[in-house]
Amino acid sequence: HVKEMQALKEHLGKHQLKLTRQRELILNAFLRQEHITAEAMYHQLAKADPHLGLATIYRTLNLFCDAGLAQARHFGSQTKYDNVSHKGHHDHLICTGCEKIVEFENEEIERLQEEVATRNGFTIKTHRLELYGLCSRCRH
Amino acid sequence: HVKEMQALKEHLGKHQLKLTRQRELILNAFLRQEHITAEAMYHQLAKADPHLGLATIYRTLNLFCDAGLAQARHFGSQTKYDNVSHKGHHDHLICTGCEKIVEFENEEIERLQEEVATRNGFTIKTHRLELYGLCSRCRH
DNA sequence: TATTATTTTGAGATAGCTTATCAATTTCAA
DNA sequence: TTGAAATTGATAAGCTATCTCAAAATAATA
Repeated sequence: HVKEMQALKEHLGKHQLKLTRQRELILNAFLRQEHITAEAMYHQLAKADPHLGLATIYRTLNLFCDAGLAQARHFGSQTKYDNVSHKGHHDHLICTGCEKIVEFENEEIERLQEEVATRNGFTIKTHRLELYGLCSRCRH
Repeated sequence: HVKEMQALKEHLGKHQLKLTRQRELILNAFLRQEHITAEAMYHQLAKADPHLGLATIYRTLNLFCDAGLAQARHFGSQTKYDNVSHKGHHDHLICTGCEKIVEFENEEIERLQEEVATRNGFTIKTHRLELYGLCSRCRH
């Protein structure tokens, strides 16, 4: 997690922001997850620091997004923050039965997306691809 | 819009629901749009019927989703209802500069999605693919 | 057409998630 | 060490969407 801390410090430095105890704590917890909601992290960190506020969690996770360490995804009414620091971009297979989320990447799809964008005069910055369905267990 | 009204009536009949003045009004307005939020439709219809309630708009748009005439998409914190009655499934190119939305479809991408799902034991029901970037005008 | 059971509506209350406010605290450069 | 600037925590506020329920509308039946 040294690399991510470096990346965070670099972002903080560039924007006149400060490194706080809370930001360190939240970063360490965040890097142990694949996806997490602010609310879930709030409960998870309540043991480590009972006074840590929910607003701080939200602020910090949004900060991580700005710093390129996290990416926010809206699933229904909830926002999940994905850890994208240690791996490349990926998309999601989501089971509507048990809510399981499987990550995948497919270069061919990415390439075709670029093609579509170019054809329409767009320059893609990001994208989201989510496939909803039933996993093998929930189908039965 | 006769076909869509037929489809709606069929759905209503199957579920012991009733055809109301409001449902007709909202359907006609909806079919004139590509994408719209409940809030936007609320304001748009305020002239035609100042007493039409926001809750009714939401209820009716969700009804259209059940009937297969509409599809809800979450863009950030907002939900947009797409008119999918007269055309097949489509995905979106979204300009983060001017908020313009371009629809597209690409069978090759759809096919690759199926392939990914099968490989992971999933059966896809729906999906969403959104490409975010800048359109040609906003890039300058 | 009149009756009546059932569904729908409108208005506001409520719920769930996220951001804004602001005094007190913490950080960090000088 | 000092002090300007940023951050925090607690809670209020905002926003979108749904729920509640009495009154109204619909549609099946007589």
